[in-house]
Amino acid sequence: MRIVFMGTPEFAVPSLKALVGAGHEICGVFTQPDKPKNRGMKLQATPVKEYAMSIGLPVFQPAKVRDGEALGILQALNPDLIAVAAYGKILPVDILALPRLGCVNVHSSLLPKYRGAAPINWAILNGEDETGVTIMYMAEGMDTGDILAQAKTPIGLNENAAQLFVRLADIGAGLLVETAAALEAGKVNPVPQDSTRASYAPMLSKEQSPLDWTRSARQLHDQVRGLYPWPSASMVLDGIRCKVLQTALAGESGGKAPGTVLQADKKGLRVACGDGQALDILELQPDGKKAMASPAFLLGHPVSLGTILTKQE
RNA sequence: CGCGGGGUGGAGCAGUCUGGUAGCUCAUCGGGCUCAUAACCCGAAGGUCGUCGGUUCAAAUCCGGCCCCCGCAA
Repeated sequence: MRIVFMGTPEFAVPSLKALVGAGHEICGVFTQPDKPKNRGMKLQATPVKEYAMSIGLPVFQPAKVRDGEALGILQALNPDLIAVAAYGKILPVDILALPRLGCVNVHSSLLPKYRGAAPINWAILNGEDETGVTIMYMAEGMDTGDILAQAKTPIGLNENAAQLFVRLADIGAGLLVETAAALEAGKVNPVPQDSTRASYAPMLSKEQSPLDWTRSARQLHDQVRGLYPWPSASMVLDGIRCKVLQTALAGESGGKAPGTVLQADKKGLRVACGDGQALDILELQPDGKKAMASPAFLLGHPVSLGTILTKQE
């Protein structure tokens, strides 16, 4: 059938690929306008745009979707379905009402939990051991539409947000294709969300980065995993600000004060946390440097045992 | 021209300001100690100091061009 796809970041690409692979006619791809990003402020195309262009799909990048222009384009394209995955814009009602089979969204959480911008990260930050993907009809509210399909997946104890992103993007892509087929066949069973059980996953911020050693080892570990790769957890070692990229739970801390460096040698870097447990810091990245294993960092920046680390900034 | 850090044996760093023998910690290899060891001791190998050019008796170091990596901001 004729589908308009809307999406922006890497997460959305597998969904678009899957729809193409399933033989649907993608009559248009909407994505955010190119924006100046990165060092040098160079204009950068979105991952969805890059993929869409590479296989010759028509790409649209309206700055606004509420001024009628986008509506006009969509009327001309006349899709049966609009499929959205992390597009980054709120669609107005007139667009939602346009396609014959409606507008569906791929959302990377088990709705109604974790509505909003960063559901994958927040699931890890909160120490969840399970999350998933939801395909739902789009409604006016943020991620409030009726649920069409859901798939669960366990979160590994050492899985970070980037790894979970990849898995959920693939799961979401598969589920989207199944749901599209069900819609086409008229075999869907929309279930309203129980809004009383809703929770929100707001955009991440750099302010969440600094590690506070009075928190539990598990909370710190979740912080490191959940904020990876951006904005990343951070700490200051030997006066140098570092991103903390990978950690592991390390058992008892021997009653040392939170933040105490228990080990800092070629075997690793271990720090006492607030709950009597310790955390191993496996990989970090100093400002201006590439990511490195912590023993490598210590060779050039020795840290004495017993040093007390504190929450920085 | 958004702001800034950096490229020195395999790894992480010092040395650059104040040009003049290539340094530290670790890894590697050989030997020793030991019941044994990832521990310890002794020794060795390994670097055209990102690249091109300039200044100089002499450049990792000073000057200029270029390439590459990264942080911030967006």
